[in-house]
Amino acid sequence: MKDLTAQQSKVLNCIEESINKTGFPPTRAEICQKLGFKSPNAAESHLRALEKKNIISIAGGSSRGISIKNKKSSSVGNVPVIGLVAAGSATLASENIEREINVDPSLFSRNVDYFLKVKGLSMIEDGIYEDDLVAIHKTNDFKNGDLAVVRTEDDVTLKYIFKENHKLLLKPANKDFDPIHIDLRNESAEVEGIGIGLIRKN
Amino acid sequence: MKDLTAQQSKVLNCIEESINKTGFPPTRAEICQKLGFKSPNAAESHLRALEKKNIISIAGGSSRGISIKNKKSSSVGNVPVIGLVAAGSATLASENIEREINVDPSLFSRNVDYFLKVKGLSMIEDGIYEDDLVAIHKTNDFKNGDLAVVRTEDDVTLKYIFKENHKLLLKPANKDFDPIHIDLRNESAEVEGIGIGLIRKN
DNA sequence: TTTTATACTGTATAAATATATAGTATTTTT
DNA sequence: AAAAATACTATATATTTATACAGTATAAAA
Repeated sequence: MKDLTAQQSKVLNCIEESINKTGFPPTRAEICQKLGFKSPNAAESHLRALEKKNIISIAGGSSRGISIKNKKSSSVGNVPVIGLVAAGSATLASENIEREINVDPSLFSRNVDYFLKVKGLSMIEDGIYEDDLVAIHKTNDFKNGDLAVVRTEDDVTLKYIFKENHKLLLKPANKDFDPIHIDLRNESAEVEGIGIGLIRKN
Repeated sequence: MKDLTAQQSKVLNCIEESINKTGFPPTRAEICQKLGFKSPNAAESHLRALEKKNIISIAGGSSRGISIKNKKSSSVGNVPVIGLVAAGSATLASENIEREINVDPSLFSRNVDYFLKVKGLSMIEDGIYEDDLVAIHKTNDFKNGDLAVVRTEDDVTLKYIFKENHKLLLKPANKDFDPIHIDLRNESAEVEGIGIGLIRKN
C-alpha cells in the first residue's frame, strides 16, 4: 500500500475523529473547518486521493458518505460464548449461548467462531483452567496434537486429539484424568473445532 | 428506561444496520425506503421518539446526524501490547508498544490499560505461560495476593504481591523461582498495575 | 522535460436532506 | 372522557452537502 502524505493522514485522522466523537463521518466543509482549509475542494481532493489509495470509500451522491476501509475493527466481531453443559451439546444454538463478546478477529491466528467456557480440570496442566474461554475455530480438519472440541456419542470434550487409522485418542492434560480411546469402527466421534487461543478473566 | 415500540425497534435496527453496512447513519428517506414508509415524517417522528427515550441523539442541522447512545461497544478499545524487555521498562511509551489489539472493554472486570506480553516461566504453575498477554489495569492500589506488575529498581516483573508493613513479597508461581523480598526502607518498588485477565494465542 | 500527484483558493449549483406544517386514525395513558 | 403518544400520508422548503469547474503553485515521478 502506498504511503499517505502528511495532509492525507490529517484528513484520515479527522474522519476517524468525527466518527468516534459524533458517530458519523464529516462533511467536506467540516473537514475544511477542522484543518483550516478555505475551499471545500481542498477536502474533496484529499478524499479522492485517499479513495484512490484504497483507504476510504466514498458513497457517491450521499452526504457524509465516507467509510474507512478494511477497518480492522469492523471489529464488532460478536462472538458467542458457549457453556459446556453436562449434557454436552456444544452447539451454537441460542439456548447454549451464555453471552457474546467483542473481539478483534485478527486477535487469533484463525477466525474465532465461538468461545467454549471450560468446565472441569482435565486440561489444567497445560494452563487451561475452569471457566477459561477457549477460542474455537470451527473445522473438522485437525493435526495430531491439536486441542480439539470433540463430540462423542455421549459427551462433548476439549482434549488433545490424536488419530491413527481407526483409533482416536483424546488426551487430557491432567494426570488424574484418563485418556479417552475411541474406536471409530464401533463409536462415532466428530471434531467440532480446534482451540486457537484462550481468554481468562480473573 | 422505557420500552421501545415495535416500530421504534425497527427504526433503531435500521440505523444500526446502516452504520454496520455503510459506515454511516441513514437519512430519513433511507429509513422510509427500508421500512416502507411513504412520508419522511414517518421516520422523523420515530427518530424523535427514540431521541426522547434517550436511545439515540440527533445532531440538529446536519445530515445523517444520528448516533446511538451509550453504545456499550464503542468497542473499538484499541489496547496496546507491551513487551517486557530485558531492561524492564514496561511503560506505555510508543517504543515499547509491539502492536495494538481491539478488545471489548467490558470483557474483563476492570478497564484494560494495556497487555503485558509475558517473558519467562515464573508464573507457569498458575497457567501463565511465556508470550501470554496479561491484561493490566493501571493502578497502584492492590490487595495481597493480586497479580501485580511491579517496577523495582532494576526490573519490572509480574508476580503475586503481598505487603506487610515495610516488606514487599513478590511471589512467583514456579517452584524453580525464588520469591523476591523487598524492604521498602532500603529499596523502592512501585506497583504499575494489576493483572485482571489473560489472552493466549496458540 | 513532461506528466502526474500534491495542495490548495474561489465560485457555483444540482441534488440530498432535515425539518416544519397540515392532516387522519388508532392506541395508550391519565 | 380527555389528553397524550403512536403511526402514519402528503406537501413544502430552507439548508446542507456533494461535486463540478476554473485557477495557481510546488514537488515528485516518468
